[in-house]
Amino acid sequence: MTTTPIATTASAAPHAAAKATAPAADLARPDGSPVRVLVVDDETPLADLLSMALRYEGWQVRTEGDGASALRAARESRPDAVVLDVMLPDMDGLEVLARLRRETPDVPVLFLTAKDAVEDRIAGLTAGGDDYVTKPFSLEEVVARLRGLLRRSGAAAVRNESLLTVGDLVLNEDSHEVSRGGVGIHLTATEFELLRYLMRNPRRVLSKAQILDRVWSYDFGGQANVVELYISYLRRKIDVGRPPMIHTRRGAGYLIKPAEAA
Amino acid sequence: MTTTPIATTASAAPHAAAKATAPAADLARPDGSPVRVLVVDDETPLADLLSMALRYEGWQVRTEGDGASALRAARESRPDAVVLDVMLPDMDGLEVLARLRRETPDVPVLFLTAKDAVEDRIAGLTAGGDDYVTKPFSLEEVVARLRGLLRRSGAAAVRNESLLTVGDLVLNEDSHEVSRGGVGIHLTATEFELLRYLMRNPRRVLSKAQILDRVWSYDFGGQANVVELYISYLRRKIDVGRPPMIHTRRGAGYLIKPAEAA
DNA sequence: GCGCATTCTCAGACGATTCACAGAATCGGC
DNA sequence: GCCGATTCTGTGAATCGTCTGAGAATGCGC
Repeated sequence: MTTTPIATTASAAPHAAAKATAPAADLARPDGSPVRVLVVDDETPLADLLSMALRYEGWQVRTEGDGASALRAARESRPDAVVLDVMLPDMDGLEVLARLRRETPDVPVLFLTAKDAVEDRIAGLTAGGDDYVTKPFSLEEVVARLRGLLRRSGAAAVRNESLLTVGDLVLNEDSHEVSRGGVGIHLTATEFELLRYLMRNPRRVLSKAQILDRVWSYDFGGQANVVELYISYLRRKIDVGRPPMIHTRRGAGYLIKPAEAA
Repeated sequence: MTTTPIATTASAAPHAAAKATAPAADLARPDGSPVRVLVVDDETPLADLLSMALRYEGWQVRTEGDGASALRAARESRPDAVVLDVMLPDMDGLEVLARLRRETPDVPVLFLTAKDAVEDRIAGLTAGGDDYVTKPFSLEEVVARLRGLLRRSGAAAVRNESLLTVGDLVLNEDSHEVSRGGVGIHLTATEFELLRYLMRNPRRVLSKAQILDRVWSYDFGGQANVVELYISYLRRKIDVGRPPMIHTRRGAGYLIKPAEAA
């Protein structure tokens, strides 16, 4: 089976192209062991994509393809969080949730759901501390949500605040507020995710392909230069008229760092 | 086809145009044994070129020419990293990836791909921390990427930060930044790779042929004096107005070393 | 259902980079 | 000190990568 249903333009960078990111692992269980995540999805390519991305966060991932196995797995391995597709072959996602709750009452769940199905069914989930993401999602988003869940559940040691800071630029993941030098900046959803990704990897060159893979949803099939475009947008809002923080590494990608004193 | 289940550390640095670099081996597995790399490519000359270069890094290399054998090899020898040509005779590169993932979920993969094929096929690959390089590539680039993957995967003991230092000259592989005496220096992509190669082999004479083989892509057909030209560029940016670090060994090549006190 | 916000494509402009060529400078041997 | 070989570097042209404006398409809130 193929791992990637994706079709995308990646960057056309001759020399440097992609460079992987930091193995974050800045979330860990209280005893220091890696966070355990259970991914439940019957679409193999998607499950693979997710598990790759989550492993890359330094988490321990186990995947299951249906509700029954998921429940068994949860019982056995006691995950710190669950990623659960609401559409499963054998049973309904909410059904799984209910049973899960009976087994492991405190584990936070991140639901994956089709966009139109959100309506009445998923509402109320967030009240219980759970969260959801609509397909097609971006990996940045899934990871961010999962981090949020883990942080709030207390399962993971809170090494990580929801504030990202690079120089005088501050991004609040909870409120989605961004400011530079104390002055608020309005960003669109995409701009926000792009900036978050950059700020989570300060002083590290991120290739256009990486950015695309991470910030855009997995089914994005467009031109790679959206990345250039959004970098351009961000610069207008963040760097305009002050020492720049977003830098281009020609042929390699982009990086963000505190503005130079000079 | 080409199946070289050999395993060797390079030791001797032969003559001329070959790669006679340092037997680096500064990356090793946690238990101290050499890093194991699986190269999967059906183009024999390319596979040979790669395996020579990687062996010379002190790594243990095994090469396979098709997907099926590659999977078998991966299962048997449990490599620490895989170099995978996306175009294979029997099966698609992504197919191989997916199966590989199921066998050995955590092994990082470096993809080799034609430049124009990058577009829609490679997407999603960098998401899991994997990386890719477009053909024609330079050996320096492949090795650097592979190092990056190994370093981040944790398979290799982290003896090696992404910082290269020679005297007061510092090169950061993550941010692609270079500075001498604390002052930032802007380098182009080619200059950067050349300097990286020099700095990885301090106090060692590197011939123009070696440099060409290593820093320029394998299909470069131009004049050999590009090397002189780029050395000249580097000197202007690095050595100008201070004790020189880049030295010419007439008739032999170039070397870099900390500036003399005198 | 209307209008504003957002996302994205396309294509031209611009600047940076790479490289060939050729003459100038330097070195080493005699 | 002279000569040939080697290395250095200025010039310029072609190419490549990035940036950005204009506007079409889509989505979202009211």
